[in-house]
Amino acid sequence: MKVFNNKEIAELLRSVAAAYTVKDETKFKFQIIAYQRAADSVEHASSEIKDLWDENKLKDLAGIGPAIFSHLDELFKTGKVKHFEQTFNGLPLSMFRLLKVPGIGPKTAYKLTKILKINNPKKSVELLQAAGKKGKIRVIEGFGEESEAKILKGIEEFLGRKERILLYHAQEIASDIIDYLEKNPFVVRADPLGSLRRKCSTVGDIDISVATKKPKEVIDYFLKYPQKQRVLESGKTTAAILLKNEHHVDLMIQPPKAYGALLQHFTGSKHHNIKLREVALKKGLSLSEYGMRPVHKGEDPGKGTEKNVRPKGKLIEFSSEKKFYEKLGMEWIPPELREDVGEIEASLNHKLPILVNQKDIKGDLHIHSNFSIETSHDTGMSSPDEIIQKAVNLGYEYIAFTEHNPSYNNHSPKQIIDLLKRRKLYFEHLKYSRTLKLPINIFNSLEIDIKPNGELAIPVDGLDYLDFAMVSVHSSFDLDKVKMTKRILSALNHPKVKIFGHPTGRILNKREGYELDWDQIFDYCLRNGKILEICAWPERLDLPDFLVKEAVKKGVKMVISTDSHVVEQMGLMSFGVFVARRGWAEKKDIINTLSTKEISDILLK
DNA sequence: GCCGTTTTCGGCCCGACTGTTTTCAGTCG
Repeated sequence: MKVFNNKEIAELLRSVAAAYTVKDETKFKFQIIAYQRAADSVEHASSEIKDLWDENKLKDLAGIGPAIFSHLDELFKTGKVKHFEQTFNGLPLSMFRLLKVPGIGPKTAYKLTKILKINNPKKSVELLQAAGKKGKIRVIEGFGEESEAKILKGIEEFLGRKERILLYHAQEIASDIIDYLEKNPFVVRADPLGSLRRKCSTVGDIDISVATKKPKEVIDYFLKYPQKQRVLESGKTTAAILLKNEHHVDLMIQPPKAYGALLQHFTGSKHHNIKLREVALKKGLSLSEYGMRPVHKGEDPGKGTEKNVRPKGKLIEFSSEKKFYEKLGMEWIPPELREDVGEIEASLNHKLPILVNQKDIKGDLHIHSNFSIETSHDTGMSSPDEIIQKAVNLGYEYIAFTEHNPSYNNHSPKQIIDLLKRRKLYFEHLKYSRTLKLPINIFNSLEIDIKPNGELAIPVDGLDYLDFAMVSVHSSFDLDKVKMTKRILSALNHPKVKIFGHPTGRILNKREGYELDWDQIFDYCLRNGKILEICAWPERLDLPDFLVKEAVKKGVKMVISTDSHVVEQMGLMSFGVFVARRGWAEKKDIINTLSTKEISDILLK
């Protein structure tokens, strides 16, 4: 029987919500919201829903109540859900794929598939596109030329589905736009917000906010941005453009005296804002990007007021986010935490973590120099001396050199040992000659491949010529969870092996990464003092934030390192710090915040 | 259909923009 992953289950639940939306909007109003929330919850879950179900923990997941639980139970037992099939009954299956097209929602999808007789679910988007090109959409009642054009644009965007932007790249794009905006005399302040400010590893749209007393002038100016391809929308306080590189930029504007609420609103996340508004409502306050208004429960909203027409008091404005949160009896929450994963409760109870900071970092333990060790994969480009100088400039106390192991297919065990001996002598010499003059300590480490069977890619005796070793996977990524977990644990088993490098093997936008039994890995690391790497390389950012959070919860220690192959890349440490912060890591959770002596006690014992 | 430091019943976030309508529905974040 088919095994459903979280994405597929979320999609199924969203289809049910869409079906309810089409069938009877008022009767199903709250079921729709419940199914959408359940879908969100499933999509954001840190473990596979199927595993939670196996372990009898599915009922604990937020948004899953008795009804949806029993439907999912049926899904896992039989592969289908009777109630869902009844719900879909009478609706064209072709409509559901159309929902992925931006601008098309349930009602539009239903109407279009029905009237245009689109009956092939797998080709529905293409069929709709063909119909639109022949002008068949504009003649449908409720549609016109412009909506037809908008749908065609949406389809183009869907079919050419651009991948999410790496945080590193998104920051560059945003900073160019902010530089441009700040040249306008009416712009008091401009900030990157949204997932960019929350430092998500990848970013969908670029969100920018501006404080100004002249919104119209600023929007006009924004719409003339030289890298603009076309204007997507333009209003009194918001605007959106598409850049020539196909990226989407949203702008939101407020006067300086109300800018705090705007920052808060536009930073999100959506889930954080929803939870925050629920909390606020219980305190009698209604939140928006303009500020807060008192609302009084129990007052008759008057007849004929279906929704959100409760009488509200005078608007309270906030110049800063800090004041905004304080009004709710909360501490200011670092943007990296704003995902509705417990930060609102922690803030209310004044128990927010004191997150690790860039300035806490005292060294980099994953650097590839150009020292030749006849390795099979990418060697560094910078010399050990250049690297040492850069580390001193960064204010580090220590670094570790971690070239890849010598290729094991092209060398005999003895040859590998000889290379390691020679390398040890070289670094011993470097340690004594350089560190006498420079305030820095050097560790002689190595990044060793873990072979598919769990053996190290150097003879075990070779470990004697290292201060400590880090291990990582660079081949056979397709082993199943059980085999891969065994492989890793076997490699970590050597006393000299201290660090597990880029633990999931993911490459953002390119490779998913392999699956591991994280409970086992965490337990093993905790019991044996092994360290998990948070690789700051912008395409890796691995461990991912949600696993960092699990590790923190369990007390497993981590190290943030850059995996640099050129000295410039040593400056990318901040991207690893962002991941650590998103995972709620404090200074105590990250070993390279320790002094040389303290970290030596961990790594050299 | 879910959920509970005001509730096991009675609530459920908030507002922007667009296109098409002539007062609003649909979609988005």
